[in-house]
Amino acid sequence: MKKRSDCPLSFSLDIFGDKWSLLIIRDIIMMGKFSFVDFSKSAEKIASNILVSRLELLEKEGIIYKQVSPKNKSKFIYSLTQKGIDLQPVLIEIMKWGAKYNPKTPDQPKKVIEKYENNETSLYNEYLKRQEEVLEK
Amino acid sequence: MKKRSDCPLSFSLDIFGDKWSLLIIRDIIMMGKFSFVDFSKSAEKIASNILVSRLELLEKEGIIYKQVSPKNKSKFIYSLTQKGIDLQPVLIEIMKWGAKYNPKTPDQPKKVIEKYENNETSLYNEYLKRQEEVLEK
DNA sequence: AAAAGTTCTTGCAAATTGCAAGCACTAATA
DNA sequence: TATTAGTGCTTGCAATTTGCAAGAACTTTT
Repeated sequence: MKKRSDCPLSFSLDIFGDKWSLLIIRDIIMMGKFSFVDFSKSAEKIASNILVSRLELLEKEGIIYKQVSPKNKSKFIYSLTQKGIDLQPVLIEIMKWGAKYNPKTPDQPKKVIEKYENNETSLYNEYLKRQEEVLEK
Repeated sequence: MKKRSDCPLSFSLDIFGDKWSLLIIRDIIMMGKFSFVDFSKSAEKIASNILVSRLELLEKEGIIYKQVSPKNKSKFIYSLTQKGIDLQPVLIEIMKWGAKYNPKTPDQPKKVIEKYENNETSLYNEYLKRQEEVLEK
């Protein structure tokens, strides 16, 4: 991977500075999605080859990791590492900006942001709960 | 511009989800850069045709605007709108993540982040001061 | 045995990026 | 005044990435 500079912004954008990577992180941490097919079904309709390449990159960078599903051996469960979980504040700030400047923002994401701001919800704890369910036998 | 979904994250990434746009915002708000040549000289070495296309996009989206320099009529001064200034928290969160996970992060950006976190500095006020200077006769 | 689900691959066209050179104009300098 | 330097932007072209469609290899379900 070619690094353009030592600036922490540039460093980060070299990894997830594209239109898709953060959507995958969002799917995992806020949408209860854990598998390839789940990601494919998101509203933004990512192509399968691009999804593969992004999952590979995110795994290589230590942001996600995959395990065989205990319930279905032909299925992988993609989870977040600490490095991935630490992207949560990034997601939130980007969403706040988007919600502020897109008049057509639906109510649901607005409420999620609001709850998060008021510490009424821990996205991380809810993510952990869902992940445990998915990884049960 | 094609919008992939109403998700505020997707909305934002449709605009600045690339490797360059946020670097330009950073140059304006944190690096005291205001002109085409300034941006060209940044460490990441953006190509001039890409710089043109990004400046056009950011202007079209109402994130930046340009004015003729009072000191040099062959020069444009690029400034941030409120919409652009509101990207500051996004920049900071991305930089925090990058600084945390890049062991080679220089001390200078670390200190900027730290100061910002402790409310010792207002990037915005300092930006305004620099911009006023640049726009003086 | 057949059908459906899951991850991933392949082929190909379109779009974007990256690089190098140069253009048109203005400002500063000799 | 003539020359040089600075500034924003354009152009041409090769390389890379993206987007779309189809399907392969495998597992699970019916």
